[in-house]
This record gives sequence, C-alpha cells and structure tokens, in this order.
Amino acid sequence: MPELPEVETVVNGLRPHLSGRSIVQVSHLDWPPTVQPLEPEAFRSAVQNAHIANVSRRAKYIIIHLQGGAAIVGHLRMTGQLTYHAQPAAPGRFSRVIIELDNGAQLHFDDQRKFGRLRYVAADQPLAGALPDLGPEPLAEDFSRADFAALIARKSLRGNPRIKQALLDQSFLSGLGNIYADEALHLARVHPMRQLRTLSDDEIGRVYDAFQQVLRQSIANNGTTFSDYRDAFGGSGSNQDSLRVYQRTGQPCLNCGTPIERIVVGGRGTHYCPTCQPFVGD
DNA sequence: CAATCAACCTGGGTGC
DNA sequence: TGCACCCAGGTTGATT
Repeated sequence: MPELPEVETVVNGLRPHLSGRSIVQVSHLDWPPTVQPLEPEAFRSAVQNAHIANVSRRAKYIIIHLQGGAAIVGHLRMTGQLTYHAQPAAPGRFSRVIIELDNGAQLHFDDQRKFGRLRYVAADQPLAGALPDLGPEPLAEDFSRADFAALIARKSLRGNPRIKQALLDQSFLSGLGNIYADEALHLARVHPMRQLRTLSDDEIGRVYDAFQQVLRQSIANNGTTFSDYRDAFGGSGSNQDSLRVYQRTGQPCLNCGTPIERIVVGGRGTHYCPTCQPFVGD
C-alpha cells in the first residue's frame, strides 16, 4: 500500500496531534514481531512516559521523535495503518499495537498481513543506523534533474538495470513503489524494461519530471486507496481515481485507447501502454 | 557486487 | 460449497 505520498499523508495528519503529547502506556500488543528486536515488555517500558517532540518522514518510514533523542521508527509495509483516535476505540480485528496518550486519545497500529514494524530506537543509537541505505528523496528541493541524471549515469555503469527496477530500488531513489513507478513511466512515455544505459537525456528528464508530478498529485489527493491504505484518521485517499495504468490491465490507455498490458519486471506486476511506451533497445 | 528468489502473512478473487 | 491457485501497495536475507 504505502508509498511516499501515502506515508506523507499519514505523517502530516499525525504531526499536529502527536507533537507535544506524551505516551501513557501501551495498552495492546498482540504481535511481538511488530516491535522487534525488542521484546514486547521492553518496548512497553521504553516508550512509557516518553514525550513526543515531532513526527517526520524519510522515504517510506514514519519517524516519531521522542524528547531526548529517542524515536519510534515505523514502516507500514503492505497493509499497515497508523491512525489517531481522539476517543478511545476498541482494538480492531487487525490491531497490533495501541498506544495511550496523555490527552485520552489513542494511536492505533493496525496491520492485516503483519509485515509492518514499529521499532524503538534509543537516544544513544544513531537514527540513521535504524534505517537501511536510502537514496535521495525524489521531491527534495535540492534534488535536481541533473542529480537524477548523474544517478542514472552511475547506475548504468554498475548493473545497468531496467528503469522500472531502478525506480523501485530504495537505495537508488527512495519513496517510489510499484504504483508510482508504473504511473511515472507511463507519463514519461518510457517502457519499463528499458535499461538505463539506453535512455536519452530527454527521456531521463521526462522520467524525473514524471515522478515528481505523480507524487505531488497523489499527495494532493491524500494518496491512493485500493483496500487497506488509510490516512491518519481512517479516511481514504482519492488518487486511485487518477491512475493511468496501474491495475488497469486491458482497459484503454487514456492517451491513445490501446489496451493497457501487464508484464512482470523484477518479480513485480508492471502496467504500461505498448503504444505510448514502445520498447526500444534490447 | 549484482541479480534472483523465497520468505514473511492474510485475505480476496477466480476458475474448476 | 469447496478447493487450488494467483494476486496484492514492501523489504530482507539466503543463494547463485
């Protein structure tokens, strides 16, 4: 579910409600792997009475900054939801962790598939060490088209993967996932199987412009909700109404009417228009 | 080092 | 209705 726009939407929703609050206790924790490597009891005692300073995002990670330098680093993976409840609510079918706040509100972490994580990072541990190797933020102000072209040039010498796989590689560029990679390549009119070395400067520029546009548009639409994704208050996004190729296999391309095709690239379902995104190269 | 693939989980949809 | 099988927004660790 959650790619950069969805995580951004959740973080922006949580920030004003969590900043300045303190954690009273963890009142529910029914899937210990959620908080590993800590044991549930260690997680409970670590966050109890902590004061929340701020909430931020890095790539697809949600970072709840605690006063004193500790943090809770969350990742929603496929079906996670992190929601703020002004009034206490009973655990849902998929509630994994519930945190009680000092104003009587609750923070619920729900996750059907149990892939999501809430990891406590102590004040004496570097936050960066809790995150994997992550490439640049695609919407960072100082991440220019030339920076992207330089990344492509470097990667084309080291592996030369297909553009779809490069866009999904979080250590190359962070934040894009399967939806927005497909959407961006369609907007850029670049076939997902194109190898980096075959891309022209113009095509690289189009891909850069396209991922910025699709990410910004989705943030404006509060993300894409197919089934599981919810914002910080349980609401759905609306960007699913603006998708051009993702999960539109067999439906007409919005540009030219050609049926959208689905192939597998790097093990991921990939959607594209064979007319607007012709394959050239090898 | 890079590419591939299984694994982590559950549930919805489809076809027989 | 039952069942086998495929699919899903992500990441990681083992293997080749």
